[in-house]
Amino acid sequence: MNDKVECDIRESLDKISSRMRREYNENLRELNLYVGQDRLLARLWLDDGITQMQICEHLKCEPPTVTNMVKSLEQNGFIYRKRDEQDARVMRIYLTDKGKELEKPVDFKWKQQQEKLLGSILPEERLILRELMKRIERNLF
Amino acid sequence: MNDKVECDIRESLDKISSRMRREYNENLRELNLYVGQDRLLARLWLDDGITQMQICEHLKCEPPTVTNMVKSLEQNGFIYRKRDEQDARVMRIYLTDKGKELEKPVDFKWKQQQEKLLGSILPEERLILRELMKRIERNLF
DNA sequence: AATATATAATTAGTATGCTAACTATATCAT
DNA sequence: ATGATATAGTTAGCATACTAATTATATATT
Repeated sequence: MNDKVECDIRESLDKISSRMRREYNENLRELNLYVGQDRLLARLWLDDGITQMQICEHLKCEPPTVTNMVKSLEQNGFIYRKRDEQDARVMRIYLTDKGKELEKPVDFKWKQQQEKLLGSILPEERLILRELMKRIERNLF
Repeated sequence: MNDKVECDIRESLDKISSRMRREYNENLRELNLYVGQDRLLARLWLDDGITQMQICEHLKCEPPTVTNMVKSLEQNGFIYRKRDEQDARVMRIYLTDKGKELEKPVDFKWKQQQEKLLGSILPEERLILRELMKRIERNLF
């Protein structure tokens, strides 16, 4: 595998993922959600009342990031925070009714986005992606 | 495909790509390069003297991002800027000797990183990745 | 029981990359 | 030729997510 092809693959993946991210983020803004907050909510729709540390693990991000996201979501009325009764260090995060109502529209936007993404990858990008997938399959499975 | 699995795939890809990115970025810092600057240099190693707009296109980023990267790389002595003689709006970016010397070590770090990445993807992540790849193949090829 | 260590969350400061608005130069239309 | 439009790049300010240091609480060690 020469450097030129490695470089193309890397750039092409960046291009695909940044386009995907940008379009979806625009959809989120229409719902008054910022980037990353949808994933926090998605986790709460599965496990309401989890702690901030658990959110860190699920979202693969650091504690300050969760602190900030939670602060913003609380100010917008999507969630509320409550200190754990057994362990006073722990904050538990719960959905408000407003937060619960977002589940359906966000889910809809995500599905819409996936469809757009599949349509928007160019033929030459598909070839590069297929080549990359072959390499990963060969090395990992 | 239910929501749970979609969510897992998305999170897993984020996890894999963020781990990959983090390790490689640490390698770059050892060479006094910041994130993104390696890709700008990689493009110059192919096409020395390209314009900032061309860099935007190759890197899929916006003009202000290039302005800032170029400013930083220039201050660190890896590149220099020269106004185009035909079109005075255009800035052309050239590698200094110091910039040219970085090609080999950066290339080496990248290959090292790729090897680490292949070893670091967990078995359950591989299954999720394989499932995702199947879905993409089914829809795109 | 007192001290040391570990954990959950926060605060402050920083890196990266974005959009909007601007400057300077070039090109097009009349 | 001149006024309108387009293009290259910069500046200012913002969004996201990071690291390091701090606070508060819990647990382990002696």
